[in-house]
Amino acid sequence: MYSSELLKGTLKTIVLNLLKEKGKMYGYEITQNVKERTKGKIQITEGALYPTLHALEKNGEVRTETEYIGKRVRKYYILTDQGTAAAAQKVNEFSDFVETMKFLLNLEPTVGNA
Amino acid sequence: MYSSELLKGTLKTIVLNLLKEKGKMYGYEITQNVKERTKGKIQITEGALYPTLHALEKNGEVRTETEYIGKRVRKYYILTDQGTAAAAQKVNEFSDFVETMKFLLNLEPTVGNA
DNA sequence: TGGATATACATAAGAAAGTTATGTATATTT
DNA sequence: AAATATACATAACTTTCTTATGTATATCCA
Repeated sequence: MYSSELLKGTLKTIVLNLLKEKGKMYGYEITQNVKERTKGKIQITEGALYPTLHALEKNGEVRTETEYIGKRVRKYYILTDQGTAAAAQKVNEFSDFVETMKFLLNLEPTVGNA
Repeated sequence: MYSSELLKGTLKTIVLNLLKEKGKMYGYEITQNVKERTKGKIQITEGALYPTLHALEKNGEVRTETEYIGKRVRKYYILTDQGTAAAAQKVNEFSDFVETMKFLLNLEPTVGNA
């Protein structure tokens, strides 16, 4: 697990990108998927995720579809066109930020690095 | 300028690593150096930097040396041994986090996660 | 069969780590 | 001499998490 400070600001990026990849997902599924794919290194808490999803919906970046599994509700989130654009923008911004940080921290791969 | 959320959690990493590289630096110098080297993409505000420096000192990761330039004070920050270790640890954690994120966001051609 | 665990949603209180605003003082540039 | 730059510092506020709590259904397994 990373000192969770690092995660701040990347949650929307992660969520938007996952939705872009999977088409539609529900909240709990997102937490599990991220946990599995990162081998537990990144764990999205529900206290962080649900408010974020609601904010994305309010902002028009996702829309929802409700399904019932037996009596239990499941709320799927789907990217809008605006959300698709936001996903791409967020990922680009993250990549750019990482490049800048790597340069600043002298982490750029050096040729013939010792 | 990045949406500043991304920066959260990386400030200590940046500061410790700069000190490791330069030997000693004072606050204002850090803000200017980062601004120049990132071409303005990362701007450390004084409201964020000074409390961080004070916290690092309180935590024994840096010590200070005060100098006078004319009548104006200049407070240099120098890594302690503990701070040197912390710098390395922080950079490793950041690298690891970035690799995990790249994998999660499909930004890596191949996985290869050790 | 019932207790633990998992699935699935939601919100509220509190903490962390920034931004923005403000303050003080000296030094340099125009 | 006015504006800008250097150099420190702190306080109020905001954003974005964590932790805690709550509700309800479903499944595992001893």
